[in-house]
Amino acid sequence: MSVVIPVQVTNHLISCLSREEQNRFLQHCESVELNFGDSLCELDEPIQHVYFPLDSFISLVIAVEGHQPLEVGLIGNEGMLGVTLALGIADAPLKAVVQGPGSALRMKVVQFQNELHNTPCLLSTLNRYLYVLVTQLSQTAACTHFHEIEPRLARWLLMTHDRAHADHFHLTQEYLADMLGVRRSSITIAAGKLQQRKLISYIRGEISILDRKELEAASCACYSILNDHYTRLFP
Amino acid sequence: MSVVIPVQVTNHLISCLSREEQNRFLQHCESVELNFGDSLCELDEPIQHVYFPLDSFISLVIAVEGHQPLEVGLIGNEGMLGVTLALGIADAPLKAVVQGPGSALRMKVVQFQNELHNTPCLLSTLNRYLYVLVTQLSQTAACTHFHEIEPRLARWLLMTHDRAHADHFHLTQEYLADMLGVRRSSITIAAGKLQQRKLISYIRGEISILDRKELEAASCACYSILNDHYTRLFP
DNA sequence: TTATCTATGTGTCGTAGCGTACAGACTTAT
DNA sequence: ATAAGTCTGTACGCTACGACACATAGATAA
Repeated sequence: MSVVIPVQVTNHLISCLSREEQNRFLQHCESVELNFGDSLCELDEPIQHVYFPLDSFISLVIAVEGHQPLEVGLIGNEGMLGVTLALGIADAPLKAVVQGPGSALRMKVVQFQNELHNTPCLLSTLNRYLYVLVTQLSQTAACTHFHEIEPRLARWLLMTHDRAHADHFHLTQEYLADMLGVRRSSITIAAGKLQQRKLISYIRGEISILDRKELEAASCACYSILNDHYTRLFP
Repeated sequence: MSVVIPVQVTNHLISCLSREEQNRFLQHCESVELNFGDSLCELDEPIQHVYFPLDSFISLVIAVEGHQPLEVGLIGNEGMLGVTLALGIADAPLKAVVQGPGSALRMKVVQFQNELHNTPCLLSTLNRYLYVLVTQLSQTAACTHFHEIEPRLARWLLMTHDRAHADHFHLTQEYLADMLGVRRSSITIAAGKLQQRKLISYIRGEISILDRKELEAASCACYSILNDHYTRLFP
């Protein structure tokens, strides 16, 4: 069913480095395929690898006793997993789970720590990304609290769309419910409305974005706010 | 009514520096009194000063169109305002408002940027604090979403208690409602219950903590989770 | 004193979203 | 083909919390 179009996707953070730095940096990366649901790091446990998604993407998830998990951040080829190593701290601040399967570059932590010293431009890039992370977390907190499920779902689909580099991806309602921290049947309703309005199609977890423009209109302003924050720091 | 006990409070981040570094650093600080409601920086606007609260404390606040402000972080003498300068970015990621009046040390941004280069230990301290900020924002996001008003209020009072260095402080219900992102009359109800249980007393904005231990029991686990994160990085 | 303002208590009503439960549709394994 | 598992649609009652409204009690000022 799903047609895989081989896209040449690059990671934006790595693209911020100079040609030479990129070449040296990439030599120490290995290319990996990430599978849906893979856990890449656990809260408060040492990070093993840093990941630079290409067409894959990763959820930052927080667990609260007695509740479903809740997504607080999303990492695609605009970012990386493990940026907190730039702060000199080895433990992961959040659990990270692969949400969109695909390819990524990864590097061992020790190697990455070396590169931090050897690649002048790297630290400033990571610092900017850390700043983006802070704004992302804050905005997500507010959005999760104030906004209703339907606009939040729309925003979430848009963010996924951007990072999947495809109009079509697989996500069950159960999974979406966890990401938004809501009940599964609330997703049925919200997704049903978006489908009625022909913004998406949704068949047993196979989601297609049909009308991106209208989906943006249906989403809360947080989508563009988050994007603006990013593009301001990574023009 | 309120008895001011002059406490010798120090700022923990500054205490992390060596004796010599502290002395040099403090020379470039000025002591200021912060007044309730003062806005110390605005979203996306250049930071003018960094602040190290002593017995004052500062709210990090996010504004969402069509809603009240929402507090996503709290800064007392365990932290500082303006730590994102350590990332090399001059603009504030969030609005900051004085929530507890009192004294603080502050430093001009240019001076602070100098100190970042001249004080080896400073950067690593700030990096750890940045890490704490990330965990704090994540946890707050989840707490705000999942937990009910009463435990959230209890948590919030505890955090304020810690930073106020006094059993008594002034906060109106209107203000509390903004911080928790709820309606004012919900605060009336939640605070009323805490008062019935003799955990606090609450008279026209004059709040006293009566039974701290029970208040901790009434609060959600987020309080101790946040504290644990901090003490792990700042033992 | 009287008036005004600020802060709090309360009450009513509407609704979004929760917990739960169950049935139907489709997929995969045996 | 049958069974078991997965994913989705739907429905019911319940609760927390929203919006709004109003009364009262202290505080402050004229």
